[in-house]
Amino acid sequence: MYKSEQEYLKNYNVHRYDIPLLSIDIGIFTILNGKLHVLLIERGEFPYKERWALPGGFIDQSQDQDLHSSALRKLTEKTGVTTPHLEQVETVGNAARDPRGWSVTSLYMALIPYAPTSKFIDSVSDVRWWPYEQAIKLDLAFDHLELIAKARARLKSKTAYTIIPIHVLSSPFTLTQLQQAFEELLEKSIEKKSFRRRILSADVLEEVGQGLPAGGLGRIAALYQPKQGCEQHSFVWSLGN
Amino acid sequence: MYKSEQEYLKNYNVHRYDIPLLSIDIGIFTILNGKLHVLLIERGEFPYKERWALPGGFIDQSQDQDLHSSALRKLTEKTGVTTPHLEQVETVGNAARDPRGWSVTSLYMALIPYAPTSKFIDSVSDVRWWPYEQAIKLDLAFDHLELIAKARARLKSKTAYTIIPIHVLSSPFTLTQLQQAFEELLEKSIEKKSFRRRILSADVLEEVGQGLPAGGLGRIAALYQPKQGCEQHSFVWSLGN
DNA sequence: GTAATAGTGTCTCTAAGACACTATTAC
DNA sequence: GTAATAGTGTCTTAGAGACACTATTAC
Repeated sequence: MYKSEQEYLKNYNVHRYDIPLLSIDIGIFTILNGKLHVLLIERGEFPYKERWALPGGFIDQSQDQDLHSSALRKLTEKTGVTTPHLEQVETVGNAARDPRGWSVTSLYMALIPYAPTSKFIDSVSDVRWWPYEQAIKLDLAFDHLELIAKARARLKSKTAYTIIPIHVLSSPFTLTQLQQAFEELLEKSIEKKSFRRRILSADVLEEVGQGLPAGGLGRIAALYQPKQGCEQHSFVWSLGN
Repeated sequence: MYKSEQEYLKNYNVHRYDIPLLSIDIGIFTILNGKLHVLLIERGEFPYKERWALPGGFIDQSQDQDLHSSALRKLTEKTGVTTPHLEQVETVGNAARDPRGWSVTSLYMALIPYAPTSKFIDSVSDVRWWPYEQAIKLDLAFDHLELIAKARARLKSKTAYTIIPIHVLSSPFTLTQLQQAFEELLEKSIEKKSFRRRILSADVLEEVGQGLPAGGLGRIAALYQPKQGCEQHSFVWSLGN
């Protein structure tokens, strides 16, 4: 039909094909008062107007270089946070998940510390942090209940062999705070000595002084911040059986 | 603008938006003569006509229920295999990967035993198994070199804590054959006793008789097949540091 | 017998699990 | 002193790593 790639491309028109809708959704998690929270927005538009949903939307081909930057842009718009932990979880596509037709969404998971977002988010009317256990009881838009559960599952499984929970804390933090974050994300308690041995011998933290524990009572604790490159660390043993 | 969801959906037209192209690509792997092989097709159409590429293509909204079945359909069309190990690796999207414009592909990885495919594939002219090391030296279409490497990396990392290499063997097999598959996928040799202890105590195989080892020389070996549900098994320790 | 492959015995080493213990702070 | 929290000592246990050993087959 066409003689060359140039000729083919000149005559190519994407709208000739039946293309599924492609969106991005992000499960943004933090820990607040020791409990896992997830950021949801109240939809202002159809479909599922006025229902709670994961932040997300469509790719802007002129603004977004790639899928990851598109997810990062949406995250920053909602939280003001620019350097979070952000990873792709799974891409879900089927005929049933959107009333507008066959649709595909690329699900991302982000972890951010609560502190820097609180003022930013309070100033945006349709966005709020929900405790995870409450969030999954809301009647969420689309298949977002399923998506939120997939992101939660990824978070739990990576907690077992990485130091991912580090990203929900703001530096510096104590080992006890870090352990509590691990326990909340793992849904399991961890023996203190084992936890300290594991984290300290992984050499992923650096001590940056001392401070009173949260609550102001008890012995002064060592404060830590993540070392450069700690993100790459992967343990040989998984936690929690 | 619209009063109800019904009204909104009636007036909705997907072609009003700038939608990126969405495709599916599959890295299909097996082991042949002890070496990892990957299935490639020679493209018959623009763009990248006559270049080697991963099998893949567009979603058929009328045939495919969801992304996974779309990937399974393409895999079956090329190999004749209907029950492989098939998993999503990552979805890659950016402005540069396809000359037709912003495009997104959902990358899958499949593992199949060589045996049942050999005749089927020999009868299809544009498809062949390439040794992995040779495949990555071909001048592949699109960003398929990158995709193939991502699928390979997933394969390697899952070999360290699952029994995924089981899927490149046809049952029954000996423990030695299984160990060789693990070693090839891990790119590392494993100590025999450790390997046997690990696999046997995981209780994922059942013995189904005895047979001569491949080569016909040496002591008769126990033959095994995977137990139902073995797919779910996850080791607490990872292999290979 | 030899060559080849299957399979075992057993010691060492690493890191988790349990749990009692000591240390430091505010009051 | 007590309450509260930080941090340690040390024994046990699971499973990897090393490596020499025995067992079974064809010839």
